[in-house]
Amino acid sequence: MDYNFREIEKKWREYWIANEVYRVKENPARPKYYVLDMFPYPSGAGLHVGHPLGYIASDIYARYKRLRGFNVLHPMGYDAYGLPAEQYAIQTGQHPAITTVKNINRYREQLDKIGFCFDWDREVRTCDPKYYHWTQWAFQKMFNSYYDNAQGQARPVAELVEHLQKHGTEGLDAACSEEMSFTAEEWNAMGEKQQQETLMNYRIAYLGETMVNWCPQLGTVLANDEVIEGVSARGGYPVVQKKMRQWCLRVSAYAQRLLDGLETVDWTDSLKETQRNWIGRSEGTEVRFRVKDSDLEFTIFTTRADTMFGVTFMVLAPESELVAQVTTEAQRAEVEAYLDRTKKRTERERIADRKVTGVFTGAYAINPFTGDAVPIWVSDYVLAGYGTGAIMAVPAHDSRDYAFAKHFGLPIVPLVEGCDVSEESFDAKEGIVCNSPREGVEPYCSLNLNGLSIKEAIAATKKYVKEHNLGRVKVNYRLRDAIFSRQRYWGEPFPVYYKDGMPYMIDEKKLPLELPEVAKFLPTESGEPPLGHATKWAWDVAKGEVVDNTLIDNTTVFPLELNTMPGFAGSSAYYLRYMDPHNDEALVSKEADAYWQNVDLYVGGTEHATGHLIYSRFWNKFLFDLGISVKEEPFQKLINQGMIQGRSNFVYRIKDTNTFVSLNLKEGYEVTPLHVDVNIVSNDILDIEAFRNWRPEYKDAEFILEDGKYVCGWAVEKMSKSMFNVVNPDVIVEKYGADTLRLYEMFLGPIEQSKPWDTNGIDGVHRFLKKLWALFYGKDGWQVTDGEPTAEELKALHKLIKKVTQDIENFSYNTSISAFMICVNELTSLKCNKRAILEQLIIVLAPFAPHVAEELWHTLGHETTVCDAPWPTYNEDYLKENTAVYAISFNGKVRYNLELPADMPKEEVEQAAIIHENSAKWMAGKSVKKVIVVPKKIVNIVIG
RNA sequence: GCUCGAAUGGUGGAAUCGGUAGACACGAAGGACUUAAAAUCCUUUGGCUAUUGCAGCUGUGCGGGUUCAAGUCCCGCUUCGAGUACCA
Repeated sequence: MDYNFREIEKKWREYWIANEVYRVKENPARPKYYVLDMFPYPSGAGLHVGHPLGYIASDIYARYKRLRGFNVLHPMGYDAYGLPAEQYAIQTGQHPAITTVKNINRYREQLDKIGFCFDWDREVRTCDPKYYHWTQWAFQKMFNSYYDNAQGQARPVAELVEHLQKHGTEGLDAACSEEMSFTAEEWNAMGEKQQQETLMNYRIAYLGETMVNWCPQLGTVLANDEVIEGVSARGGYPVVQKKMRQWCLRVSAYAQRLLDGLETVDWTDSLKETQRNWIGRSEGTEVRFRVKDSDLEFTIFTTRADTMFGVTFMVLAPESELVAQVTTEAQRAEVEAYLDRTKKRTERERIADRKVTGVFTGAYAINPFTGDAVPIWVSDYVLAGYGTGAIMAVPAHDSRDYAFAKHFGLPIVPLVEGCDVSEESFDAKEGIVCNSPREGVEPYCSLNLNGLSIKEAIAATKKYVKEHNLGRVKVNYRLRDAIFSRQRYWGEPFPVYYKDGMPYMIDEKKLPLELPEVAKFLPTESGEPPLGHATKWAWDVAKGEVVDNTLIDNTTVFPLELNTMPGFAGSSAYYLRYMDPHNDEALVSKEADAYWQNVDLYVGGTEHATGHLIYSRFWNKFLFDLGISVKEEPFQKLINQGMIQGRSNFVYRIKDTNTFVSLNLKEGYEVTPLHVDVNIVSNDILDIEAFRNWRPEYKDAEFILEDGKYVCGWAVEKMSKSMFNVVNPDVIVEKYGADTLRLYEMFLGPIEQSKPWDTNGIDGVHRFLKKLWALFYGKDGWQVTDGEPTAEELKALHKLIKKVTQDIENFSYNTSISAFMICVNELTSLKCNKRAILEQLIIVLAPFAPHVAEELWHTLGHETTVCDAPWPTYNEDYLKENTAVYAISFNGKVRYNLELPADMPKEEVEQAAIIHENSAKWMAGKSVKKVIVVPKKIVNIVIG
């Protein structure tokens, strides 16, 4: 009987469904384990072989954990809101909901063929009202919360209001958009609208007038992580800066906790580093500078407090309000011309063209450490959005200041002993400080940094600044608040209505607020978002329901918000929803959350490092503050699977002919390389017949062959339709089966590494499954016997169990598949067909190739699924049957391995250790004092 | 520019702590079975020299270093990839 994977795989897929093998319930008697994949956006193109890579990896781990006795939660769902469905709707008029459902069904069909152990009963879709109910709910909670810095957590806005009523801003330490200062009397005297506007300064979800990334082509704003090098991540359209009133999330309030949390999670260092860079903590000092001949003062931020004595000019950002205040009459025209010019330049132009530009304001600032009056300039190399929008320039020790000083002929004062600043600045934070203060100059202040290291000088200056009230020690973050509005249709509607220009939340009990129907998916004529087309999009407060726009009276019926939420809204807390997906009372019940806690293993791509993985952590921390989530970090361990690139094939057409020349014969011809569909190429050999049938224009193609074959060229490129290098998993499953696909994807290399998909080589793992099958079925059919296993057979098996157990724990699946191949080859040559061996082999294979394992498991006479078999433990004794590996150490330190027969007497082992080739030379001139063979077979040689 | 990571045969990739580099697989070459093909099995396969005998030299991007011993550790480069970009 041959290995008939088609029949086997179909049979067990149906069995798993019929018997609900992958349904999982909370069970306090068993330890939990939560394995999660980043849920996919169901695109119209369907899955290619790259997509399941991570799913297979996590599936293997989930199955392994289950075999080890864990109650494993392994769900799957869809990130169903998004731009492509909407763009498609604009082009075709097809409602995004219809496209989305169609795509989801296609995805599901493809996923089902690969044999995943997902509990589909827990599926979530972000566009389902039952799901986005809780996205809207969380948003309302954020609106009704502020961040208390003193307590280090989110608190209800009601507490803030109470504080303001009693004390005003006195004693308030809250995250805010701008520092405010007013008394309780002033607060109480404010009208409703003014109070609401004031509270906006503190809410975690707030409406803010901020500079946003506006993408005209997409007609929407984008978050920072959705913009890459000045163009939109989706579509690659230009993005410009624009001031707009938008919903924002006060992610910045959580910057320090997001940073600290990284210490507690088990992620790769590179991913943690990426997040640290994105959060961009920088510890520095704020120092006040007085403007000469004026009452004005302004504050700068610096991380190099040690360079106070080298300040030779000041620079303001063009957007800074100070520019207008300090500019002298004489310079006003010139400054305004400069501001005009910079305003016109987009960010992209500023990045592309890094010419040094700037203008003198005519004003001078007094350096509080030297008393020097230094000129104040304006330049676009200083950013308004970071720090205070003003800097002190130390050209000797900052390359940007240096370029500026050189360009405008400003003085450069070096402050580090022995540094050379004639060609470039000395930016390194090392060396001994000098010129602080300068020799021969009457000291202006009592601070003297000369002779200190830079580190000491920074500390000394900070201390001085604090003691003399010149400023304060300050921590800045690069992380900005997340812009949360999108001018789009296909997203979660905000549960918000407007009264007197201020937003109000609709009653929590009336959620979800469902997405309305619209006639068109484009912005309205007046430039409002697509929801502006909805005719039934007003909120009746009295009735608590959506009513026709015509009923708006602004007393009981109000207009609803026209923006929708961004993509990351729905994906920020989905892992919590999987714990309790059918709950209509809460995002997740206390019981379910207490049991499942958080995700133990999260598998997905690095592309979400600064988007989803930041937002999700923020969102979860917020829910943690509210007592909804029991764990502060949502994803304990994170594995980033690499991207699968395409491997394109080329044919070479001789110019102006319909003749194609094989790869190694193309020298001497003028050829055009053309992409050819990889599905009609095998091991880089072109299927000529298939090629002729591929395109009508190739029907009469001629070929110049080498050795009777047409050899194609190849290159690694992105997997895409236009390169004809897309490989569909369905095709692989049809030809080789799901188990082969699973094994092959893992065999390609380490999970975390990006690599091109190359179907060459898949025969190797398919052959392995056939060999495995042949252990059970010989020419005469089923051949498993009940004999006692031999030592050699046990050794082969236990070597495998040991290796696979260790490899799975390390996510080193490619090497465990090698181990399987070795084991099966050994058992084949031993002609082993003993149940005791084969049964255990199947169990360890089950996570990798579940279908064939299930088939053989049942044929061995088991009634229940292999998924619940006990994972075998390995016995070291079997492994030491014939040879023993002696670890040899010298003086208890250095070691190497020596393989010797296990029954070799102790004295001979000692002798062998001494005469081992590598060490013999070295020991020739030394006397060996003592050789000790210890029980664990470590030989220690002590040298005199 | 900065940060992080990588570089091993024709190819994908192995190699716990520094201890016989190239496991496993693909591809290739030769052979067995077969009318033939497919499938299956066997042998060889880093390079160079030798080969009806054994073996020898060389070899993990480049140049140094530490060590009895380096793919692995240290210093300096080169190339590639990822992230980030006037963040003071």
